Amino acid sequence: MKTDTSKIKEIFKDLTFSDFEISILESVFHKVTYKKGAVILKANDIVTMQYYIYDGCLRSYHIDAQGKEHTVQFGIKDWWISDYTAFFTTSKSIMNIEVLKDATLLRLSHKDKDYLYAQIPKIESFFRKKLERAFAAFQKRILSGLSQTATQRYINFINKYPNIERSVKNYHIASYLGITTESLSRIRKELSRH
Amino acid sequence: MKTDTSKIKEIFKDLTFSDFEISILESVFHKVTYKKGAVILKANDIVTMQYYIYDGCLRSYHIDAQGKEHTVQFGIKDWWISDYTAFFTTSKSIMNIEVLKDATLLRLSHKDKDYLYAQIPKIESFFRKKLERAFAAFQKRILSGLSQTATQRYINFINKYPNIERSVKNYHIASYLGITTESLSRIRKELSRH
DNA sequence: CGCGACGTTGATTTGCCTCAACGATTGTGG
DNA sequence: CCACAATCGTTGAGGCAAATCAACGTCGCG
Repeated sequence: MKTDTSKIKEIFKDLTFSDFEISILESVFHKVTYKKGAVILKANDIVTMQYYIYDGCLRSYHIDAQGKEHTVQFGIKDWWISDYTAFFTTSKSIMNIEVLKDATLLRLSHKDKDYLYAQIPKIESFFRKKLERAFAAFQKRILSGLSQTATQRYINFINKYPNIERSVKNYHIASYLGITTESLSRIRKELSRH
Repeated sequence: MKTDTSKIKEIFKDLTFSDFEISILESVFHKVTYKKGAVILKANDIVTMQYYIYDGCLRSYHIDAQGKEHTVQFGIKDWWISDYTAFFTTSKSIMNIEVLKDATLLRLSHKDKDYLYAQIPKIESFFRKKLERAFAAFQKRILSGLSQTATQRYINFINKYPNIERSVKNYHIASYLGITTESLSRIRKELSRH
């Protein structure tokens, strides 16, 4: 199934392509749709795909030795999601990826990505820049974990993801912030009475 | 000052270059040496350089609103160090970089890096792969902050940096782990009596 | 409607912080 | 090379933020 050109253009909205390049891009991106609750990646799977989120909401999370979930990333429209750590080395996932709100994704395989890099060099620059920004965001998150209280991190979260309403449960947010649902509940209560 | 060819080859040890490419590389890398205690980057500086650590030990750290230091990265031989978040956008640093043990560095400017990307495309792949690995390391660190106790994180640290002996003070390690020096001291005491 | 999933509240515990004091180690000048 | 100061590390007492455990509302969906 070929992916329609308009969606491809939306992914790379700052770049322009020749017809030939467009045809290459159409051949490697595959549109897939998932319902809420679907798990598109499980721990221990070999990670061969990354996903562009055309619409919907997802999260990636790790389950630790005690069985506790830790959300690493939420993904909304125009973001990319995968277990990048495993994707970069085509190795086994330590993450799970779950659909929180019905999603339309454009799938890209590791192999096709290398092929794209070779065929369309500006794609490599594009992804490098994406990665640079994601890296910076991770650094910010590490610093925030080191220097801020749970309340401050929650306020930051609300500001960073202002529109993640219905689809995200409180315990998803708690597992992203590194606290329990009970603590998050108390933080919300405290904040609500100014 | 031209940087000697052998050091260049050490940086890119998996790649081979033509004489022409070598001459380009020599023209953009600059060797610099610093003494222990030197601060090579201060918060609010515009970040235009990144550094390959040929020898020595450094750390990058952020000072938060309360004046507390948070170590983001230690750098030893064959690592790269900078405030990447700022370097990627040539903007103001939020980090400080300090020399912990006399260091020999190879400096590369943001501008020259773009020039390298254009002149020697495989350099872009090289740095992309470096970045992918650093990204994965950051993700691991976020997970470790979310799921592990200070004691577990300390044990991980010891395993990850087994040879950071003399140059790194306990309070550097504490600020990397996100705990106080007192807590680290107690953790060490606890671990020492098996 | 009723059940299961989700969120809240309370009581208690725990890990780490803060503040304070005191050893140990390092570096430096006489 | 020693003496002393400064820096660094350790220990103790007390406090606080968040975890744990447990119980109880509430909401949404089959």
